[in-house]
Order: sequence, then structure tokens, then C-alpha cells
Amino acid sequence: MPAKRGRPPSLTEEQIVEAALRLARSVRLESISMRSLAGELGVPVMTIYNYVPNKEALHDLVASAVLRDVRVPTPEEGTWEERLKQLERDARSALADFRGLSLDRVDSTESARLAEGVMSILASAGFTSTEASLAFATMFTFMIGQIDVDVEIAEKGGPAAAAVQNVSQVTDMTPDEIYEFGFDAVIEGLKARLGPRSRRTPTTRTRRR
Amino acid sequence: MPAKRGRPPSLTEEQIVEAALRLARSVRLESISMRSLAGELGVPVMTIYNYVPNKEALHDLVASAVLRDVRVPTPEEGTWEERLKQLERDARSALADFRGLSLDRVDSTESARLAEGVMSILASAGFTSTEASLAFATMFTFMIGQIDVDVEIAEKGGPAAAAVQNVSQVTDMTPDEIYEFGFDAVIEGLKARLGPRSRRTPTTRTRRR
DNA sequence: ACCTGAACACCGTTCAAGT
DNA sequence: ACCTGAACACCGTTCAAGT
Repeated sequence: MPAKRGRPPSLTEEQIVEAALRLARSVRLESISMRSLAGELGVPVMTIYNYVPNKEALHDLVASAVLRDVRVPTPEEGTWEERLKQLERDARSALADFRGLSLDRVDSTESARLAEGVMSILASAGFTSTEASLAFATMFTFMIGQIDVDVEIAEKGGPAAAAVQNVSQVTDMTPDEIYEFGFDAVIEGLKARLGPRSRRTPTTRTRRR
Repeated sequence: MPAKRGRPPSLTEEQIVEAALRLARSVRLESISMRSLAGELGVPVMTIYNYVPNKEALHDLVASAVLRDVRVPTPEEGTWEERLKQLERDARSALADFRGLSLDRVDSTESARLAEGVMSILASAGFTSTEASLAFATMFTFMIGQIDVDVEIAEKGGPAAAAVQNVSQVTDMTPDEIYEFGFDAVIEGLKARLGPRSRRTPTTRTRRR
């Protein structure tokens, strides 16, 4: 066993990500500077660069850490629609605690894992792989929009925030319920246009037991 | 009529917005600096501040200029679905030429005009104002997501771009067609859950007490 | 191997002096 | 009324010298 050479690390990647997440609770991720992050950690700015090559890599690290907690529901956890909704709810609530975190532009194994999860749920629902891709693109687009709107609402500006607030007042629905409604509508639309139901013939029906 | 005092303006607001749009064809709006904009205009940086109070106001000005060209279709131009789709197509193509331009956070009479336009189309479709608000929030969320995804695709990164590219390969659909499909699905879902149709056939409704 | 001060090439914006 | 250089308070990141 060789003796360790040089200085031991004074930080861990984990500590850095935690500090960034701490700051991202009150401030948009984008507006966290390397300098303020160093301040939060109590180290000089340049020390961070021993662990993270640049700010973009830091963003990816932070986003991955958050997405890591999002589970892909197993087939036992309900119908495919319930599982999709569960995953969607889980992802949104994971991201909601931190501002400006997006699924967008996150290039990581985590986003790939979740994408695959959604695709497999769609496959188990009887969608062909082409249909599943189309459905995935549509749902993903909606979710990206939701996250954006969440940020807007948190910062109390913009037309989407106004729309949601308007609905809240008129219908007594919470923003969460409004989102659920929207996601349901998207799934409903996808079912109407794609999937086994629209092709259903008695012989191709899969049956249980 | 009093004689004009002081220096005459060397620029107009319009020139500034045009220069910004010129730059935004190749670079994200967010990454246009006041200094690079001044360079494009051939004036010192501080000259711009005689016309625009700050960078945020510039963004609003640019976004408004782009949205100004988006028309709200009149009732003569088709069914309410056709008109919604037309407006959506129009808005997206207007924004698509310029990167990083979003409906988000644009606080202007232009976004209000378009929001009202959508609401009036929904009203003419027979939605109550509550239903119209809900439908609007859902569609708007989807459109925000679409614009985000457009940016992703333009910059060739991110999971949404990957999904769309995947669908393109498998189905021979263009990105535009994929979007149209998604928007159709959203409208379909909204129709299924809201609006006059779902109330017109009370026999399917089982009331329990 | 890891640390870090100094420096570089940028930002948006304020201010004050100019015409 | 409009113009604009200088300055201020920031950025992310490179580099080289330190242990």
C-alpha cells in the first residue's frame, strides 16, 4: 500500500454540491457565482476548481444529485398512467425546492435513466416504440414547460404565473392541482391519438391471468 | 412651437431593437451584452442607456417587437381549434428565428394581447371562463416547453433534443410535425376533460348520492 | 496532489463632466 | 437633452508559484 502523496483533499464533491443546493433554495441556480459558492464553503474561489472543471459541470452535478432521488415506479405500483403521474409528481417536487433547476440541458446518466423509465412505462402500456417516442416527446415538452412556469411563479412574474393565479382564484384549485389537471389532459390526448386503445381489436387484447 | 433644445438623438429605440434582433439570430438573447450591442450599433456603450433604462427593459422591448407580429386569428378564419393552432404556429415561428426569446417573463401589452386572444377563442368554443382559464394555463405551459425545446434543438444538446431527434429518425416526422402532434394531443385532452362536449351528453354521467 | 493569490478578459451600471 | 469616458462592483477562468 503506497503512502499517500501530496495534500489530502480539503473538500469533497459532495460538500460542494450540498453547498450549491443550499444556496439554490433561495436563489436561482444560474445566479450562484463561483465566488458566492466559495463563500458558502469558506474556501478561496480557486479551491473549487480542484474538484469541478467549470461552472457548467457544477450545474450538471447539482442537477444529477437532485434527479438521483427521483424513482421510476415499478409495474407493481399501479397502472401505467398512475406510474407516469407518480414519476412526474416526483420529478417536479424534487426540482421545485431548488430554483432554476431544469431537466433541460442536463446531460447525465440521471436524465437518461428517467427517460428510459418513462419509455418502459409507455412500452408496458402497449405503445409501439415509435408511439412511445412521440408520447415521450410530448410529455417531456409539457414537463419542461411546467418547470419553467414553477420558476415564474416562485418569482411572481410573467404571464404563466398570471394565468395560474387566475385559475386559482376562480376555481379554488391549488397550483399543484392545476398541473395535475394539465398532465392528465396531456395523457388523455395521447391516449386518444396513440396506443393500443385506438387500435383495439378483441383478439389483440392482452388479458390478465 | 419652442425651438428644440439640446442634442438631437443619434439613435432610435427601433434601431436598438433591430440591432439586438440581428445579434439574436446567431446568439442567445441572454448572452448579448450591452457592450456587444453597442459594437453592433457603432456607438459607445453608455449611449444605449439614453434610450433604455437597463438590460431587462431591452429584453422586454425585443420580445414585444417579435410578438407584435403574431396575429390573433379572427372567427372567420376557421374553427376554434384551427385558430388556436394557427396562433400557436405563428407564435412559435416568430420566436424561432431568435434564440433564447421566451414568452416567459415578458411583461408587456403584447403578451397580454395574445393571452386575451387565446381566451376569446376558447370562449367562442363554448368553454366557461373557468374552463378557459384552465385550458389556457395548460396550453401555455406546453408552449413554454416547446420554445425551450426549440432552443435545445438549436444548440444540439439536452434530453428533449434527443427525444425529438429519436422520433424524427423513427417516424420520418419533421420536428415541426412532432410539435403539431403534441399540440393536437393537448387540445384533444382538453376537449375530453372540459368544454361543451363533455357536458352535452348527461347520460354518460353517473350521478350518485 | 492539492492549494491559492494574482491577473486577465469580461460583465451591467453609476456618475459626473461634456455639448 | 443627449452624449460618453472613467470608474465601480462584479463575473468565470488561467496561470504559476506554493505545500
